[in-house]
Amino acid sequence: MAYGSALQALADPTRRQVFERLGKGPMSVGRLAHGLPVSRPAVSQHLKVLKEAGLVAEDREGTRRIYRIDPHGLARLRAWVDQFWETALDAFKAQVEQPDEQPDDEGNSK
Amino acid sequence: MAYGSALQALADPTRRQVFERLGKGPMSVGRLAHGLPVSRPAVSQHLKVLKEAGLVAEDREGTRRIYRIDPHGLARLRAWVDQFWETALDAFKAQVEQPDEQPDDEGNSK
DNA sequence: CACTTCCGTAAGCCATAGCTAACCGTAAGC
DNA sequence: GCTTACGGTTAGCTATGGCTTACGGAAGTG
Repeated sequence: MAYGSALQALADPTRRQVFERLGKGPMSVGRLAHGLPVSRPAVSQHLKVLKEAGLVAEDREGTRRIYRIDPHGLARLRAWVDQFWETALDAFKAQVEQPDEQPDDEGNSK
Repeated sequence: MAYGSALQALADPTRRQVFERLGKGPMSVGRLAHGLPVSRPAVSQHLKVLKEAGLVAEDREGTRRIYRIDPHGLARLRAWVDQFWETALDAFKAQVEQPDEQPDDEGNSK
């Protein structure tokens, strides 16, 4: 259920901005906060959520922490999406070919 | 900003269950609700959100509506994730090769 | 034409999540 | 040693969002 926390983390617009900002390269917390519409503590909180979801990682450099995107969480999210992508696309193609056919699952339960 | 609504839609656990349930094949609202821990109107509300995010589509069949996964929203989400995936993976590989190198972005602003 | 089934919508309630302000620890500089 | 920069944590407020109950409308059935 790791993809759940990733989806939840990326759902918030501000937090997604933090993440997208890191997509352009690693950055310190202060630099990250500067240019975002929220206070620095808020950015820290967002980073915590993103870190727990495996979406970012930190490197300490003196007194500052350099955050970067962590491929691990991204990989899990990608795998989850792909799983639906394949089957959905298959179903879509099948429906285009046979617009009025139900495979086998027709009939009311109860 | 279409991927935003998709991420927001899939963030909620119950709504994600609805979506995942549709991953196994199209289903009516009643069937969908039966087996989920919430009431049928709640499922309807979730389906509305998913539909507005382009993640599901409906086919009317008499008085019942058959919902299925819509590839469109999924495609947009996939594209967004992949965009980060590529650059993050590149950066990751680069860091493994040169663990203590900063490309060019070092120096304090302000 | 009742009557039933299926489902979307509205109103209202309550828990959660994001924000700010204040505080504290840690590392560097003098 | 003191002081400053950096950033994580807490407390408390408010808004958002998901849930249920109640209602209404549309399509099949007799």
